[in-house]
Amino acid sequence: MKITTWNVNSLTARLQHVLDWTAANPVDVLCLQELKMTDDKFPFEALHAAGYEHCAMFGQKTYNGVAILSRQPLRDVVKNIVGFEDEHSRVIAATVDGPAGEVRVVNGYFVNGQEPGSEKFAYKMNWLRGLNGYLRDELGKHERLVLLGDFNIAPEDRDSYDPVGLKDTIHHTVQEREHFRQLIELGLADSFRMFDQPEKSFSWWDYRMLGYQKNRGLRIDHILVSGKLKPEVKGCTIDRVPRKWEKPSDHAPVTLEI
DNA sequence: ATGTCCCCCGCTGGGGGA
Repeated sequence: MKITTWNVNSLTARLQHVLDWTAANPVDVLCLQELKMTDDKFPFEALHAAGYEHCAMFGQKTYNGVAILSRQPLRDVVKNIVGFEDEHSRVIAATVDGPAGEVRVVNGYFVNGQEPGSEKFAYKMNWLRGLNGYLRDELGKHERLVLLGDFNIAPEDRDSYDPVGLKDTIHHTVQEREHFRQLIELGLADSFRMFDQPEKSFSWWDYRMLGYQKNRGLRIDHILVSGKLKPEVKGCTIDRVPRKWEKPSDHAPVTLEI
């Protein structure tokens, strides 16, 4: 069973890339972030035709927006962080059946946070606190759980192209990394780091300054798995191919195999 | 400071967010 996370930076702008990528990589579940569209604009028909007959989305105008696309039915869809008031559409969860049992999928577009000390950074910290409490509850209800998405956190120095120059800047702060660690402490494992990976493996590259060509990137898109799922994990890989396509998303898809 | 891309508003360019 394959589950992918991909921040598409507008599903309107990236629909053809999603269709092309899934045609070559027919994953079972595709979790998207930054749809930047309202629910009424969601391209259900094209995605159904691509094999994703079951789609749950949580959109909003212009910003944010998340969706779970699945070949198998989705159950118990929950939008947003339960217990945290949020005007943004950033989290959607659903349960899907897999060969070894059902999996709870929690798909998040984590707050960017702009810069430490800003109001947006304070919102990021509160949001992360809310998410942690929500995940604690979800893990109590679902022992086979995946938390994935655009975390907007580079958890360790090796997840950044310039950990010295970017020390204490957004994505790299001690506070953000502490929140990531607290998610791990809930019993989640960073599936990407369960395996040997090439050095300088990143999932996001700035559009500017030839970021991708120079591999000036960050690993900020993650797939965490619960303790129960951990022994089942067969792999976790970042696919850089679509980042080379014309008018790409700035993020690459990351895929978990269980 | 800037680069780039995407959205909106609403009009051919500016502003916000990342």
